[in-house]
Amino acid sequence: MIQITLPDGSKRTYEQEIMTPYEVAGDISRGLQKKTLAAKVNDQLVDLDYPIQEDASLSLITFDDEDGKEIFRHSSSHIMAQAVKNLFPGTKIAIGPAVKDGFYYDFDSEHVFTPEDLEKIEKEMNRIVKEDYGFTREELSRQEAIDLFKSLGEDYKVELIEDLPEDCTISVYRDGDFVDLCAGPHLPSTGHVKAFKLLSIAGAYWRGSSDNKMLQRIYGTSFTKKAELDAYLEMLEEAKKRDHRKLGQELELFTIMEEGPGFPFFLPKGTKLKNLLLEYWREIHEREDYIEIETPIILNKKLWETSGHWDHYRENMYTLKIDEDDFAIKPMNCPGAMMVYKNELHSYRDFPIRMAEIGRVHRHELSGALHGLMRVRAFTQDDAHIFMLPEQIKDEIKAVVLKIDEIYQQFGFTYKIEVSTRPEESMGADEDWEIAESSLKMALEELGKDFAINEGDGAFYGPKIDFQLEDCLGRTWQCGTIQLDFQLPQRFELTYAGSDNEKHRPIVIHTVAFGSIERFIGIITEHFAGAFPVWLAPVQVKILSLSDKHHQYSRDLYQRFRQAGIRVELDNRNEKIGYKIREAQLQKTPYMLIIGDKEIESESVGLRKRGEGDLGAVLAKDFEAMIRKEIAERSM
RNA sequence: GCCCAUAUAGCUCAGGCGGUAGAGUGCCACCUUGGUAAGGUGGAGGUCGGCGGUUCAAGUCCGCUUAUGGGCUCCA
Repeated sequence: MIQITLPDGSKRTYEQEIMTPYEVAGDISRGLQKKTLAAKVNDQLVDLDYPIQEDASLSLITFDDEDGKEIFRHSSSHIMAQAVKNLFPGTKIAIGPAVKDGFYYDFDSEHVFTPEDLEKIEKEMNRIVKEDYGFTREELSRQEAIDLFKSLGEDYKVELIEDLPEDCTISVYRDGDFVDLCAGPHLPSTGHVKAFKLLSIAGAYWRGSSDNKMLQRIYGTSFTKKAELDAYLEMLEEAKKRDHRKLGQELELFTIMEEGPGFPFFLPKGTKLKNLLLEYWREIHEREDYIEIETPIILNKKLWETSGHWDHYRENMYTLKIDEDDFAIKPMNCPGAMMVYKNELHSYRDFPIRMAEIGRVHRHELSGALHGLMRVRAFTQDDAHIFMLPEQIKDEIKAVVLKIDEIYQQFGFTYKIEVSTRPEESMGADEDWEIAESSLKMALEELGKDFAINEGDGAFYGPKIDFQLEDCLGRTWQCGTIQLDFQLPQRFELTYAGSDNEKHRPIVIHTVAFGSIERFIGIITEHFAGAFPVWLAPVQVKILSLSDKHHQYSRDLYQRFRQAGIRVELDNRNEKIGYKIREAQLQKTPYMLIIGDKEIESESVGLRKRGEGDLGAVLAKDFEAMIRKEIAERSM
């Protein structure tokens, strides 16, 4: 007799000696049995035919669960690998996990896969799905597993097995004539994978290391229903329309030319946007008691040796010679800020000193890493360095976290926080790193902020808190960051006079809120799909006249709004009103003012609002008051 | 930097087997003076990313190169 406890706490008892999750599902309902993909027995993920031999808790996994999706996609990747091996004999398979929204498999093949191959592979996958092969699990000893994959010529699998921990159960899954090393669980059979699509081919290093061979990775996604797949593909298409590179061109924000790879040109409207962001930023930072400085773009190599950049960051720096001396274009603003600090003597009474800089930095990013405004080789950091006493660390960090939070909330962003710890290539004493890492974590904990730990991903001079924002496709980008630094104060021999009249070493944190203004513009462009809130819109109002008779009044209005500080454009072209509206609409202009006889007569404007359409006539003075209020409040 | 793909008018794209380029849109001119997402006619615009090669002849085939896209690696 077996007693099964379900997630809702209800219990079911069975006479049999052995029950499988599949049988239990069927006992609950036929529908559930059909939907169930795998199960969790006593919190362990298992196949549906897993033999339950004693009382246990059981939860049934469907595609609606994250685990279910992962199992489904993982099985999909097996089917893809099977299809590839059938079509391209001799192909070696590496790894094929489920990822967010899909799966991939890495292959080592003489044959170079083309987009046309994807269709062939899909066809073969369809055949495998139709055959409805069962996935069967088999547990092997280490030696058996190695022998098996050696005999199949699967060198990568052999390498994986050899690296598995001693006490690990080694299992393989078979479906049809295909066998793969796999912990499982899997779908009961290939027939479940009703809807899938192969999306792209990419290179990927074996084990993610650029020292290893580059394999061919095929990405795909799969769903239980065709309609879900179609909806997903549709969503991808929609996301592409929000891509900041596309919108940046359509809205004339910026452009990147062959003459400047990674060095964006900001067009008039993009420059306006950038300046508006900085205006907002300065307002916040002045309120928070920051002072602002500006340090040189080019500084002597000696400074970079002092800062450690010459040793730790050289490959990312652009260097040049001036007369006989070596110089470097700054990749970071911190050394400049250190020099400003050293320009005068400081007392503990001065602290904290919050020193900000809108600094343009240049970094040699790998050509393949460039991506619109998101990853460039020249960008503007909204940098700040805070000099303080050890006992001020936590409060300062908390204040900075709250400041960044305030700024992100202004844009309606949700974000993720990561704490990155000491990387391999780094400088400084272990105990400094420990103190630094724990102060960051404690500050976040005291604020009740959730965060993930990113082991070994810190900067070479200290650990950091990173704020991650998402783009239109859900890819995350680091924007804000708070980095503790015990190194630079030492290297630059920063001091202050303490209450004991002795010299002491200050603590420094580096922090940015936008991170890179360029990247931030990319993020907000995608976030708002180009429809910026009024306070940020490069053009807030467009005046559209109906005909010649209305030009003079339109011009008067234009002048009036301009003088009121409203960003307004006038369209007195010889075109029909529908045409002018369409164009302003495509430019995502927040407000259009239609001007005809009616409006002139009543000193009003024919108001048309983005997203809402025609709102009828409004007195010009009322509209002006309304939009001025909206701008002043930075309404979303 | 690595793998794959792509590169034709300001923009979006056509150009089976090689025979010195086409559409829509935008731009300019004229007609039209029109009330909430594209009025009509005409015109100007192209070293087909760059360099080299094959050929009587290259946008088209080959090699190299630059940039872009998707990834890997790396990072704001």
